[in-house]
Amino acid sequence: MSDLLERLRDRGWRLTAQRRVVAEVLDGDHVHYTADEVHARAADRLPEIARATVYNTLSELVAIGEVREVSTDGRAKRYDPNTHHTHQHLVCSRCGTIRDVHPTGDPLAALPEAERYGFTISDATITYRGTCPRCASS
Amino acid sequence: MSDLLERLRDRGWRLTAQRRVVAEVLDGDHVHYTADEVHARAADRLPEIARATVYNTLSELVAIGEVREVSTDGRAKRYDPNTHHTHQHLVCSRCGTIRDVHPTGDPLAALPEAERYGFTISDATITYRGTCPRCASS
DNA sequence: TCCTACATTGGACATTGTCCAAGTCAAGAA
DNA sequence: TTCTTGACTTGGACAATGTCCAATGTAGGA
Repeated sequence: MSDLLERLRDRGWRLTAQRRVVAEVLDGDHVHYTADEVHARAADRLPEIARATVYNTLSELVAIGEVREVSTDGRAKRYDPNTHHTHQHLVCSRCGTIRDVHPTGDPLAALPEAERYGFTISDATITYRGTCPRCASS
Repeated sequence: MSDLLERLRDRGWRLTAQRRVVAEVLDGDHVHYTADEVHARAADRLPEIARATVYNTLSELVAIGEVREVSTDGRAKRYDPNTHHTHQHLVCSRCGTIRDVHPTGDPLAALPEAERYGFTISDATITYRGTCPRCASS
């Protein structure tokens, strides 16, 4: 994740303790925290960090493409730092668990020109929904 | 949409003026209102209808599969009454406009067994994002 | 070391959604 | 038709998530 910090520096960002901590929390694959979860984990290391700062930093990371926003349930948005390998999500309808998955093919290619209505399409996301093994057995 | 009212009656539902009005608002294709929009339109015909009633009715319609919930932006959920013809959504990132689209192929088939992690998958939704012609030219 | 533009803070506010006790009414029974 | 009753609606309080802003703090260049 020091890569990220460097990329931020390259963009002229000031490297504050708060931004560093948020970046550290988001380090790793298969991370899909809500803003509040990011805040709680950041506060473990930097207790006085403000909620607004976490929201600001997350928005900035999304704006520059380092993190993706994922809305799986209409509740809190989740933040997905794994933007380097394209992937889709598999969500348990019961407990909300999220897994990264890699379907074959390109969903963009599946949309005929006649179905594009003049849009310039930049992105296609697939959300698979179902029941995870744990929820299924309880 | 009188079909819907009949189906509701068949399920033993009481047909109140409120439910009737909500069903009427949701009549038609390419309807993707938020709960508040449904409430506003319902209130045009039945001014004293309560927000809670609209939320209740929408939840019930979703529960029996007559309406789908769509979370395109992490803001308010939208309600999509077109559940008879499976379709996906194309969303303008700028203005939020939604169009129904029909990609080819079955996204479920694109997810290999090894990528299912023991989940029982019931559904796959695709969201295409881009810029609509109107927003592109302004 | 000092400046200053940018970042952070904390609290008020906005939006969306949920809950509940009290009142109302649809629809079957008589 | 009228009565009865349990399901439905109401309105307002509350919860969860997110945004905004004026005051304060500070990273990094001069």
